[in-house]
Amino acid sequence: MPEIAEVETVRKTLKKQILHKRIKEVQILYPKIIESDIKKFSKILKGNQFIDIQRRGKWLIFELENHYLLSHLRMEGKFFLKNKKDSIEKHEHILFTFADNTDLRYHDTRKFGRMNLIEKDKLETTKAIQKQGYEPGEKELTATYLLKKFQNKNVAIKTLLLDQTIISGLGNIYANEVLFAAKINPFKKGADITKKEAEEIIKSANKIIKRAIELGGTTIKSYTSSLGVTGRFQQELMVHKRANEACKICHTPIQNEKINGRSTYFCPTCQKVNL
DNA sequence: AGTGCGACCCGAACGC
DNA sequence: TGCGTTCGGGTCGCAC
Repeated sequence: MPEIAEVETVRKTLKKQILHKRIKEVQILYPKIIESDIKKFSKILKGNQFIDIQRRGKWLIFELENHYLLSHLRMEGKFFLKNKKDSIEKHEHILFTFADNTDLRYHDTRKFGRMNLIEKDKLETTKAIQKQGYEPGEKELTATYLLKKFQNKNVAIKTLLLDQTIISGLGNIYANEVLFAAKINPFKKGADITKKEAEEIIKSANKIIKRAIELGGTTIKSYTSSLGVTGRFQQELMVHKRANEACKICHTPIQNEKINGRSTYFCPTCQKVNL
């Protein structure tokens, strides 16, 4: 399940391997992945080359000569480097073949990921990119900024952390972990978050994302064959997927409840409701 | 406008 | 054992 840390690792890894190689062939095996004009997709990519790879939130931004290829991995999307002659596996949906007969293959078990090819000058006006909030680690992500976004919000803070227009890059796992680290009850309404709590959220998010990126960097060894993106960060999870297990701090059983349809894990003792 | 929820997918985990 | 059912994950778009 690639979250921002995994996306960043993919960006760095691919950047070392695919830049400036001429694309000679594009195969689209599952067209629904592509949101932009399907006919233009192959046409524009053929003969083109990737000249840089950037990232905004969980979006990968592949820079081409006159276009950007936006790619969102959602839950299960992965990129693999293979040889053109390797047989096509079950969940490989989009294949880019380079002039040297290597392939960049997009693999997605759940078929949830999306790609979007846009003209270069459209990047800033593309909704998905434009609406991203500040990321953990960016200096613009301040308590004042958060408080303003949380103002008058009668919604659980857990839900607000998942809102990419406020903080860009937190998924369900990290939202659970951030709230545990900040000792805030996930049901607490946005409007009731104090400045001190907002500061804790930022501090925790920065720390957790930084750590996850570090671990992501060391676990994804090979992008050529291995599917093993297990991520060592899993071992550091304090609450996520730990329902009924003892809290690592106070030994209270971790609770699992749904907030806005999303599985939410928290320690009822460490994250007491205090309004 | 703000909010909630179903749809999109399918492998894994669960229930019988 | 084998079947059917439920769940989860991020985002969009629709309904209220």
